[in-house]
This record gives sequence, C-alpha cells and structure tokens, in this order.
Amino acid sequence: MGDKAKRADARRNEEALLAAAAAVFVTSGVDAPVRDIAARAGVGVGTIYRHFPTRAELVIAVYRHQVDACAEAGPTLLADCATPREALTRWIDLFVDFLVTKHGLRSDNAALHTYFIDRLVPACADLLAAAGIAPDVTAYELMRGIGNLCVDAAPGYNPRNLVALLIAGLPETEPETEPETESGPRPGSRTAAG
Amino acid sequence: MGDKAKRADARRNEEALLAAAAAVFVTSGVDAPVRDIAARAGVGVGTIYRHFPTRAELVIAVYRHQVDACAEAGPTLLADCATPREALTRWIDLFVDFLVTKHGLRSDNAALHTYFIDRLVPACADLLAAAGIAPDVTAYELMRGIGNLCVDAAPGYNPRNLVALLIAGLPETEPETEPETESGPRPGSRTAAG
DNA sequence: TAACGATACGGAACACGGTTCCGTTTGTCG
DNA sequence: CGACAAACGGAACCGTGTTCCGTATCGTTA
Repeated sequence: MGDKAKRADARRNEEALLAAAAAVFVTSGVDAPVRDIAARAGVGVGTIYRHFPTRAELVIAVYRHQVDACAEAGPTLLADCATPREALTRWIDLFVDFLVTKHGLRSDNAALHTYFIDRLVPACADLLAAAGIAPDVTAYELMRGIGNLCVDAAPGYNPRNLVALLIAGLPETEPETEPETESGPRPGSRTAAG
Repeated sequence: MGDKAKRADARRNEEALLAAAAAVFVTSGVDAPVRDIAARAGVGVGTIYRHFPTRAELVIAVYRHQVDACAEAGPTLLADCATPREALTRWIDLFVDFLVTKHGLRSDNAALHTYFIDRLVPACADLLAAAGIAPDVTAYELMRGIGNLCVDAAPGYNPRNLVALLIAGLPETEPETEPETESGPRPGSRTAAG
C-alpha cells in the first residue's frame, strides 16, 4: 500500500508545486499567497489543494522536500567530487542555500526542526568523516554555526563570505593537500554569492 | 496639551469600545473579529477605526486601559475598605480578573509587559505596605506567583482557589485582627469566582 | 486505434478577515 | 434656532484561504 498508481501529470504537478513554492518563498517569504504559488507553478489553485489539503501542509511539504534533497545530496556529492573536502564544501553551499531560503520556517513547527536535525546532521557527519575533519567540531556544531552565520542576510552582510571563512578553517587529521600559504583562507570554490 | 475638546458621544463610544473589546476578548480571544467588537459596543466598525487607527492599536489600548484601571483601583480600595488587608484581597481579585481576561496579550508585545510591570508593581507594593505584610514577599514576587497560578484556567482548575490560598498565607508584621481559628482560610471577602 | 471511465485540472465563487469611504446623524456653539 | 464641524454606521473594497464543479487529460481496454 502507499504506492497508489498516480497519474503522470499529477506527479509532475506536485513536483512543480514544491519547486514553485520554494522559489516563491525565497522572494516573497513564507506568507506568500497561495495564488502566487499556483501561478508560478503554472497550475490553478485547485491543483494545490488536491495535493496539499491546506496551505500549512504545503509549507511543511516544501520544507521536508528541501531537507530531503539536501540530505540526499551528501552521498551524491561524495561520489561525484574529486575530493571529499570538495564534496563537503559543495554540500555546505547547498546547505546555506537552504538556510537562506527558509530562514522563516523553522520557528513555526518544532517537529520540522527535529526532522531537520535528524536528517541533516548524519548527512553532514558523513561528509566530515569522509573529508577527514578532526572531531574537534561535530556535525551539529558546524551546522549550528553556519546556521547562526546565516541569520538575516542584510545588504552589506553576505553570510556566504563568513561561511567560506569557517570551512576554510576546518582542521584535517589526514590532510590530503598541503596549503601553499598560511596568509589567509583562499576562496577555493567560488560560489554564486552575488 | 492633549485635552482636545472631544465631543461627549465620542468619549462615550471610546469607553464603550474599550469595555466591549475587553469583554469580547475574554470569550473569543484576542483574535476576535473587529465586527464582533463593534457589535458588542453597539457601534459601527467605522467608529472603531476613527478611535483606533488599526486593530492592533485597539488591542494595545485595551491592555493599557485595563492596566490603568487596575493600578488606579489600589488607592481607591485602600480608601474605601474597612482594612488594608481587605483592600489587598479585593485588589488581587481585580488583578486575577485581569490576568484571566488577558492571558494571551502579554506575549505579543514586550513594551506592553514593561508597562504592566511598571504600573502594577508599585500599586501592589502600596497595598502590601498598607496591609503590613512582611517584606518576605515582594510585590513583584507576589504578582508573578499569582500570574503563574493563573496560566490557562482549564475546567477542573480554578486559579482563584489557589490564589485565595496564597493570600490567606501572607504573613503580617503588624497584625490588626487575630484570626479566631487556625483551621483554614476563612473566605473573608466572598468574590464572584464562579 | 478508438472509445470510455477514472483522475486531475483550472479558476470562478465563496467565506471571512481588516480597512476605507461617504452619506447621514448629532453634538456644540453663537 | 440654525449652522457647521465632528462623529457615526455600515456597505463596499481588497486580499486572504478554501471549496466546487464543469472540463480536459490520462491510461486502459476492446
């Protein structure tokens, strides 16, 4: 049970709604009108309500979807990147995306935050272990720190710059490549921060 | 300044609105529709908005009004009651009324809570001093304690009973009347607790 | 492939909230 | 009393979330 044979367009629309809602939430906040989300997804409002019984449930679904995507990106990056360290860097980039996107959601629902922690901390821990980061910092600590750096990105304060500094400073127990200089953190993986 | 010569009906309506809003908030909560408040006050919604620019400001005004009423009742009771102790008891009764009424408001606005404290603690302190209550308990402590007793009055839990116990136990440094028995707190001033 | 029934869709319509607007009423003052 | 500013009432407006139902589409079966 559970795998109801849903029609293809239904699945497509659900996916589109999740993506559209996420996008709209970024620009207009979590209180964006349902109609805006429907428009962005190119569907009618009725479609939203067939997939998500209520507005709140859509918000929750988006949140979980994003958490899942972030968690699942861990193993993928590990497999695709040249070094675990790069995978970690890239993953944190995704994580920051998520944080910046959803800065308003977590406070709403405690259960969501639990899900967030349970799902993402292990993913992060795996990356850290693979990259050979010393256990001086736990995954939770790191995520928490990054999260704190990302609270309200005002003009003139770009969280990504600070996060870049943070991950540049992460120690390694089994260093793979020796840094050439000690003079400062090199922006190893330039990200689309503008 | 400030005493703009307002028309009599205007002042009357403002007063009625404050009272009506307070009453509606008790039964329907702070989120009660503006229309309900207008109906209860026997005025049109337009009248609300002439007196209070926005719904939120009405809520604030009601809160302040209640705080003021409670604070000003202190001296009045002291003058009118047979003993300071009775004045204190009656005042606490008013205070509990207020707490039960406005259980939801304080969390909204920090400034309101400050006003609440600044205005009511001195009033309570005066009553305590007049009643000759030993400084074992400060006015703030007492109010805080009563406040805590009053959080969510569920069926089967009547905060007033507990508060009665509390004030019955207040020590006196200069007792004016010796209690006849020790067997239990006498309901000296029977209040409308039902 | 054609027909058909279940499934999903779109968006107008509804319920309900705060707020505004304006014709009417009423208090006040000379 | 008469006039005029002040205040009133409540219909109308706008922006929400949600429901409803006629229509379009998908997937299956003949």
